[in-house]
Amino acid sequence: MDERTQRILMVAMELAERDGYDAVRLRDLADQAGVALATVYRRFSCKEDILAAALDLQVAQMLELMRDAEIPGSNGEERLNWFFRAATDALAARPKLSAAMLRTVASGVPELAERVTRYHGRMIEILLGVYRGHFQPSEPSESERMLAVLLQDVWFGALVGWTGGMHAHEEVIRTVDAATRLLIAGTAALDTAESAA
Amino acid sequence: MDERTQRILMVAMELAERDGYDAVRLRDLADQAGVALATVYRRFSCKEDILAAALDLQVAQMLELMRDAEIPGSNGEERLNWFFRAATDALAARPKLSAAMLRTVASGVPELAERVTRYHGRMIEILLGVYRGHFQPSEPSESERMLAVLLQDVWFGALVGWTGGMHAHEEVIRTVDAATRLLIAGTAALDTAESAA
DNA sequence: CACGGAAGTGAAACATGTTCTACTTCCGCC
DNA sequence: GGCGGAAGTAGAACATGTTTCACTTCCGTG
Repeated sequence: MDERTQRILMVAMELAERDGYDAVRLRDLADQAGVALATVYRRFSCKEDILAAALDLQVAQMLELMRDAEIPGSNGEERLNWFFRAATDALAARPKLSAAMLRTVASGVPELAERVTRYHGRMIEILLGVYRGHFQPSEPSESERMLAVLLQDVWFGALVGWTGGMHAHEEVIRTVDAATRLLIAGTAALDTAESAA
Repeated sequence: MDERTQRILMVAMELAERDGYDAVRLRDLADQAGVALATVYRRFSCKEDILAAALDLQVAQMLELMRDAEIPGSNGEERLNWFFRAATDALAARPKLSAAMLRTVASGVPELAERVTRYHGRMIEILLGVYRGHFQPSEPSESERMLAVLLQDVWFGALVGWTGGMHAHEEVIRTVDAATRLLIAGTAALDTAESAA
């Protein structure tokens, strides 16, 4: 990634972290990144594109982190609980940046589709890896993939409730943990029923 | 609700439905609603507040609809499947309006917290009613409430993926149906295990 | 009825995302 | 070393959300 692009992203994240989405004023951003406003627009299609790129970056880093991490927990459920707590705490440590990035994902701006899809794909990859306890490339089963997709949606929904002031970030963790427990139990129950049939 | 307020909301929904969030230009909105711009700002704190109010309205109407509806299905899972298909199709029929309202929910604007909370509460009420097959007031069990909360989050997450261009609206229905099946099975499995213990 | 305050109005002003223009700088290639 | 085009720049211009202002209209109350 381009040196200037990187500076732009870093400054955008600092501004968002300090004072939120509105504080990412593109003139300030350009100034502090030491580039012209037009240069920002050469790299990114719009303001939200910048935040989406920041999210992509964060998730890519998280994926790398998880690949190397020794994930505690003796089964998928414990590992997922650990992951969601760690990841949610990390987001809660920079609430305004998190809110800005989440808001961007939900903006529905067509130009962002590619980045959002990439972010989503990486999240699924992370969740699958955490659940299975390793990141070796091997096709996940249909139920594993569904588990990851559903957990990602629950997490996202709960996080939006948090950024929207509906509940504390602890509630996000409780919600996702409940989902993890129920979905895993449900998958087991249905798999058993199916193989018995 | 005030006559003017109602006109403002109606026009906002028409504009959003026709051309999306950006097309809800407040000057146009005020003109077409036959009020001054300042009047719009007397009723609503900002643009997103208007869309949030529209969502509130829609969900309140949906709740009334469901109270009166004869919901098909012989158990909670079938009724939820029916509901999610109907509701998702209804949203998909006005994709730009739906996208505008979802985006608003995720915007994290503090002024919207109250409306978002009300929207969320009503959604939970709807889901509980559909699941139980009636809307008689009686305290839901803890697992019923959790089921509703999780399904609401899954649905929301999947809808955001749809408005973001990540997948077709059929995929939303498939995802929520899978969640319904797994969560109900999981709840049953864990309840059984617990009462056996 | 007259009054006083709340609500409404039209218009201007301001902030910020986005686009455009004219000019400059940089870089790979002959 | 000189050329040509891509990238960068400063700054103006434009669109639209938001605020403000001075004025008017409306309505309930004494």
